[in-house]
Amino acid sequence: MRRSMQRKIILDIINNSNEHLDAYGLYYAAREKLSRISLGTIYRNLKSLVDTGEIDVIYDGTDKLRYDKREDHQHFLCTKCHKIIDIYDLDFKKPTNYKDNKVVSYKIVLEGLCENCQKEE
Amino acid sequence: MRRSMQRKIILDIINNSNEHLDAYGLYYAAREKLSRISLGTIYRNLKSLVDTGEIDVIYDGTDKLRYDKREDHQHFLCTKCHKIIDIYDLDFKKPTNYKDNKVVSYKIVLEGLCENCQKEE
DNA sequence: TCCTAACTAGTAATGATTACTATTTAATTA
DNA sequence: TAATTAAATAGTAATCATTACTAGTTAGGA
Repeated sequence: MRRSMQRKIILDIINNSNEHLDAYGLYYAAREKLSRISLGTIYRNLKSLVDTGEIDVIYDGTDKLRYDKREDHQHFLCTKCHKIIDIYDLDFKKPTNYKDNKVVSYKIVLEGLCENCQKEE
Repeated sequence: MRRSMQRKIILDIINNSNEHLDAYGLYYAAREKLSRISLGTIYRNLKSLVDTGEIDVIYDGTDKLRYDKREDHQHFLCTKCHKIIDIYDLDFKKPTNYKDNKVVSYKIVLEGLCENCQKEE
């Protein structure tokens, strides 16, 4: 895999943001730095970055996937507005395996209503 | 919400299976019981069943969503073949809230290589 | 039995993602 | 530093999971 300017830009945006952007959000952010970047390039790089484990994907209950830096943290997902909040202080010990299946990583998502959506209820 | 034959069939298939089927899998399974059921009906009911919390959705890393009975359990996901295995003996205590966000439920996915995929490595 | 809002079948449309191809470029080698 | 080339990109077309639409059907109450 070669280090293209485009991949570096995409990875930098993800690593320096905590907005959990989707592909389009990344596309617009990337265009600020490289106006001719194409959407296909965004998707192609996101896929390979996920495959190599350099970034994470989050499913937020809509039809779009969202992307996140690879860092030891978990998420709170608001089931109403789909806001995602980072959680760094959750206590869970990763098992090394489950039965004969090897556990490499894990994801925990707490779901519920965020502060704002509770007020609106 | 009215109890249509179609919704009952879909819910029964999900509750009596541990295959974590996707929409098409459910469509084919449902057609065995009601040959004229339409794919749109499958999707419409899946959406409302998820909204009311009668079933769960799982994102397995492909572009299809998979559906699961609502039951207190977690999942192991093989990142290579996308097999999903149910886990009933994981120890995690749901917090009632995270900061000012109300936690209603949670999902834990252990990711790694299943028994078969380890052999093929 | 009648009524009607909710639901369905069948099909068309949407839109996120992937594929394709001519061109460009990162990185290696002379 | 220039030549080489496989990998990556831009731009566009295609795919396909999901959603929307509409005329007809039906669950459930009066």
